[in-house]
Amino acid sequence: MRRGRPRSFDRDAALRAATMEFWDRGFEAVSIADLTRAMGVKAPSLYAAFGDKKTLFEEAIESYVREFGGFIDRALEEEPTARRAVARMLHEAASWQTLPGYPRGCMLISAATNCTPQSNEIAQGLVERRNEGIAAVERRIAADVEAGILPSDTDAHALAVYCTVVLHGMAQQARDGVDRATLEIVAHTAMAAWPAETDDIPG
Amino acid sequence: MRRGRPRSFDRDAALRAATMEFWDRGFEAVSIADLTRAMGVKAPSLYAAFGDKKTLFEEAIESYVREFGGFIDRALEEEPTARRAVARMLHEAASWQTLPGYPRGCMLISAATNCTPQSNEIAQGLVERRNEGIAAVERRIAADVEAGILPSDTDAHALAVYCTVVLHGMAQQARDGVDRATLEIVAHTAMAAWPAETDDIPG
DNA sequence: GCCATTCTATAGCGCCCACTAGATAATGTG
DNA sequence: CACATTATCTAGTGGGCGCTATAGAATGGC
Repeated sequence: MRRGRPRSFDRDAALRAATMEFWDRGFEAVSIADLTRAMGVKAPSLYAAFGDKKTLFEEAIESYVREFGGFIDRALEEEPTARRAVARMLHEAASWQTLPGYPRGCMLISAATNCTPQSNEIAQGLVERRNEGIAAVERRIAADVEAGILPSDTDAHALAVYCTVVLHGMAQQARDGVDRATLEIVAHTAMAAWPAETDDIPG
Repeated sequence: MRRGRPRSFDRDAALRAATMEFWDRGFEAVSIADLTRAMGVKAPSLYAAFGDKKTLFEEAIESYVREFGGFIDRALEEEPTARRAVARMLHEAASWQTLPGYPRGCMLISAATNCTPQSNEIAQGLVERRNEGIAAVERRIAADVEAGILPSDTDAHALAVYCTVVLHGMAQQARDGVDRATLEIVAHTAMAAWPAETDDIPG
């Protein structure tokens, strides 16, 4: 058995509380005092359990991605075509970005936007995660082009960037107060820009 | 003539320098020390000329909107239809958001994202400016619906939000490093989602 | 020349930040 | 029981923040 005095708080619950704070206001705007209050844990216990503020934030990001960000990968994996995957992704984003009782928008986008030099690596990490998201969509699109489902002259990169633009723009609008129903219409509207699939062309 | 010792720096140039700082990193992440360095002005002169940090930021926003944000209103005023206005707006955004030698993206979107309570009013002011942008696009769309240029079942609000989603998403992608050419394609792609204009329907 | 006025420079204010030293409490092990 | 180990608490640390008191420098008015 583990020796010494046992931890008196639920580490997972505390991490979830920290994630909500960071999601809501971002890395720099949330102070250690805010975190100890929200997590119900005094500073020394926080540092003992999670390291420093950056490490805690990174763990919060992991937790966020597991719980709220998995829908993108699931859509890309489970749907039969890139088009259906993106359509599902955008519609599910409308829900996730306006969940009642949770912060609006996407933590990967808004949690490290205004950065002092000391948190540049945090911001850089999120940029890489976002760009990896684009790359995943781009690979899915390229696969459909290869398979003849999408026209051979499709610009996979630009189309993937377009999808990401809509996704990130929706997150911004969710933060600004747009409701879920409107975002659903936006998601539907956005799909009208998707190129005609080869099967759609008669003859 | 104005009495007393004359100011030894160019107030407009100093304001432009401050605007660049705020545009690049946002309200909270730019310290007074950063500003005095960038503006070439010591703190007491800065406070004498611009009031406090919030007031300076607000003036920087005004300056930014005058110099870099006017293209939206111009497009909405000068183009004959909402469609052409939005198309022009998105294409010009691709340029403005990737200007060489200037920060990427849009200051109105990214300059007050991560906020401590003391800058909530700053963030709220930007939210209102952004929502006013949506409203302006929506009015232009509604006018075209009224005029029979757009289908009568057009959801003017949702379409305006879609346009804003694309605009803001482009700004985010510009910050993440997407180049102007790709954003131009994105802008063009996005317009494919625009509803068919009534004139386009034969018969 | 001399004063009132206005700007500039040095130096530092109080406050909050992320973080921690040191004492104490609660456990497993013998 | 005593002891090693680990967590917790109080009470800070040094440092950067926005901002400013005070003294000195540069102007116009007389």
